[in-house]
Amino acid sequence: MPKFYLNIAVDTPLHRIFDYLPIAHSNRDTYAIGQRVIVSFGRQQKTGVILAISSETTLSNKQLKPISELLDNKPLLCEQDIALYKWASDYYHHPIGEVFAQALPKQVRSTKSPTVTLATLYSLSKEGDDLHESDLKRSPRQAALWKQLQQFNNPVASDVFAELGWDWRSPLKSMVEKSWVTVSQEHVAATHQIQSPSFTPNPAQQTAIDAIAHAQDCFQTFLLDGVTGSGKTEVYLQTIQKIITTGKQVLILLPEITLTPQLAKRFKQRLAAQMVISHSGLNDTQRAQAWLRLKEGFASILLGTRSAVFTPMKNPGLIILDEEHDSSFKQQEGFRYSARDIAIMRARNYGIPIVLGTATPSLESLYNVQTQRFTQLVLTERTAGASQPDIRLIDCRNQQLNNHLSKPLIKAITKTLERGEQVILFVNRRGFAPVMMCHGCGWVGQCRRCDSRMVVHKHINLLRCHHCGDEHAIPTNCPDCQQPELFPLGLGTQRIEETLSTLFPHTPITRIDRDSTRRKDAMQTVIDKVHEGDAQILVGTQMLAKGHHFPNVTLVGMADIDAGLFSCDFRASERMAQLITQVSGRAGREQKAGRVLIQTHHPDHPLLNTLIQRGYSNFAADALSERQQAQLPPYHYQALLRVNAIDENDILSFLNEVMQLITPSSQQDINVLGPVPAPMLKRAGRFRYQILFESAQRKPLHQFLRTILPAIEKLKTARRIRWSIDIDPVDLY
DNA sequence: AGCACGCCGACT
DNA sequence: GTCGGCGTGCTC
Repeated sequence: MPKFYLNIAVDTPLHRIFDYLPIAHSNRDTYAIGQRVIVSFGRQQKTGVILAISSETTLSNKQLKPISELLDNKPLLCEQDIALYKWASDYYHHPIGEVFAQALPKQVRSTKSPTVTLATLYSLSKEGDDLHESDLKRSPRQAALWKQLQQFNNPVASDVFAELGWDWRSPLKSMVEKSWVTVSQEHVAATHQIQSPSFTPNPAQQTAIDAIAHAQDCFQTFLLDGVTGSGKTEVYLQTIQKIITTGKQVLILLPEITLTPQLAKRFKQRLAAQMVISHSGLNDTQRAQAWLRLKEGFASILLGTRSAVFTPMKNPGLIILDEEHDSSFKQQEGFRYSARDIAIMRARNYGIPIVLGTATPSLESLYNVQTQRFTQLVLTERTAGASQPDIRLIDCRNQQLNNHLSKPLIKAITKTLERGEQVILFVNRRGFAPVMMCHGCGWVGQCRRCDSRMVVHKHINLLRCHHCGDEHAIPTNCPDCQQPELFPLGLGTQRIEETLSTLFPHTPITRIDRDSTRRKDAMQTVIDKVHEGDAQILVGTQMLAKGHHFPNVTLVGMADIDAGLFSCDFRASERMAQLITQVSGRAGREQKAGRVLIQTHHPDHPLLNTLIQRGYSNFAADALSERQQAQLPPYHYQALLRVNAIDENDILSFLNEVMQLITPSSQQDINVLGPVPAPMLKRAGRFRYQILFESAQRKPLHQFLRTILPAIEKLKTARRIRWSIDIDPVDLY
C-alpha cells in the first residue's frame, strides 16, 4: 500500500505545517485538501486543516502520529479560500494555523458537520396586507408586529421582532391563526422577487453603476470617491441588485461602528435577497450561521465587519468595502491584517470586481489610482437637500484664550445654543490634559515603562499612560525640584468639558470618548440622548465623527488640530484631513447649513489651506506629490517587530544578531528604526521594545522578513522572544 | 501559546 | 522531607 502523509495547519502559534499519518487502514481518497481534522499535538488535542497530501516527509515514522479524527467527509474549504489564507499567512508573516483558526468562526472550528439551521419565515398574507392600522386598535402588540412586517416586501425571519423587546410569539400566533400572517420555511438560495422602490440615479451615480456592472466576472478595483451625501449607498444598492439578480453573491464590509441595526434594516428593505449580518456583537451561533449561509449559498448577501472578510462564498459576484480609509479594517493585535487588502486579494482570486467606497481616500489608494491599479469613480454632486457647510479657520495667534477656547468660537457656540441648535466640539485627546508639567523646573510626567508622557486625569487624580495603561496618583510636589507648582499642560476632552460647563452652566453637556463609552451600550445611550435633545453640547474625540448623523448639530468646533500639521508621522496629517472632511460632511444637513470652526495657530499652513479651499482630494494629491518630489516612497513599507528583552543591551545584541543574518547588500534596502521601548508590558521583569524595519519597496522588506523570521524562531527559545509584525502595504501583488 | 520537566528556596 | 516558583525545551 503506498504511503502518504497529511500536511496539516494546526492551530498553534508556530510558523510551521505539521505532518501526520492517516488513520490506520484508511484509504487515500477519503482525504482531501480543505478537510478539518483533530490531531494530538504535544499533549493537547487541536483542530487543523489538511493543506496538502504528500507522499514524502522529512521525519521518521517514529516521530509521526496519526490524526485522531477526520471531521469532514467533504472539504469544508475550497482550494481558492485555502490559497487566500495561505497568502495571508505568508504576507503578514503570521502562523498559518492561527490564520485558519481566525478564518473559521469558533463554532465551525470544532463542530463535526456544521449545518445551516433553516429559519421560519413570516410575511403578511393578502388579507394581512389589506388591513389598516385601525383594524388592530384593540391589540397593540399585533399592530406592532403588523407594522414590522409591512416594512418588508419579502418573508423575514423572526429576528426582526427582537427589537420590539417583548414576547412576540403569542400575538404572532393569533395573527397566523387569523391567516393574516403566512409562515414559510427558508429554503436554499431563495431569491425573493420584490419590487424595490426605484430611485433614479444621477448621471455620476449611473456612470459608476454601469462601470462596476460592466466589470462583472473580472477582477477590477474601483475607488468610489464621493463626499458625504453624494449617494454612495445608492450606487451600492443598485449595483448589488444587478449582481444578485444574476444569482451571484455580494460581500459587504463596513467599519465596526457603521454596522448598526438601522443600516442593516435599510439594506434588507431595499434588496431582494436573503441577507445575513456578521459582527462582533453577535454570539457564536449567529456568527457561525451567517458564515455557513454565505458559504452554502443560502444567503446572497453578507453584511459584516472586518472579520467577515474571510467568509467563503459559494457564488462570488462582488465585494464592497465602505469607508476604505477607516482604521478599524486593520486588526491591531495578534494576526495583524488589513481587511481591505485581504478583500482586494480575494476579489483578484475570485476574478470579481471590488468597490472601495470613501469620501476621504487613503493616500495609498490614491497612489494606486495614479498607477492605474485602481479605477476611480467620482461622485461630486450632493443629492437634493444636502447643503455644503461653511468651513472657517480661527487664527488663535496672540488671541486671548479661555482654557484653549477662543472668543469667536465661544461666541459661535452661544449663538447656536440660543437658536436651540446643537454643538459638537472635537478634541483629539481624551483625559484632562496630555502632560503634567512643573512650573519650577519644567519636569514632565513620563511613564516609567514606556517613553510616552502620562495623561492627566484630573477628576480621579491620576496620571495615566495611554500606551501601557500604567497609572499613579498625581504628585503634589515636583518629583525633581520639590516645588508644589505642577500644572496641566495642553487640552483633553475633560478639560474642554469642564471649561464649557463653567461657560454654559445651564446647558447639558455630554462627553464622548473611550473613557465615557467604555461600558457596553453606553454609546447608544448617548446617541439617543443627543437625538432627544438632552445634550446640547457634545465634546468628543474622533469616535464622534464616524457614522452618526445628528441633524440638529449646526456648529462643529475643532479645538486643536495643530498637532496633526507637524507630526513626524505623515499619516497624522492624513488623519487630520480625513477628520476635518468627515466632520464637515456631518455639520448641518438638509436645509440647515452647518458651520465648522477650526482653531489653529497656523492659519497659513499650506496643507490646511489646500484642504479648506480646494478640498480633500487636492490635499491628498498635494501630499502625495510632495512625497514623490522628496524622493520618498509614496507610502512606507514597514514591519514592526515587538520583542521582549531584559534590558537595552539585550535588545541591541538581539538586533545585531538579526542584522548579521542577512547579506550586507540587502541590508542597504532596509532602514532600521529603533529599538524603542514599546507600550504594553504584560509581565513584569521584562521590557518590550519595538523595532521598525522600513523599505522603499515591498519586495526587499518581505525578502528580509522571510530571512530573519525563521532564524528568530530558533533564537526564540534561548531569549524568550515574542514577536508580532505589522505590515503596511501598498502594492499587494 | 501551552505544557512538562527540572532545579532551587521556604515552609508544615 | 515536599510544595511550587519559573527558566528551558518541545510540539509532526
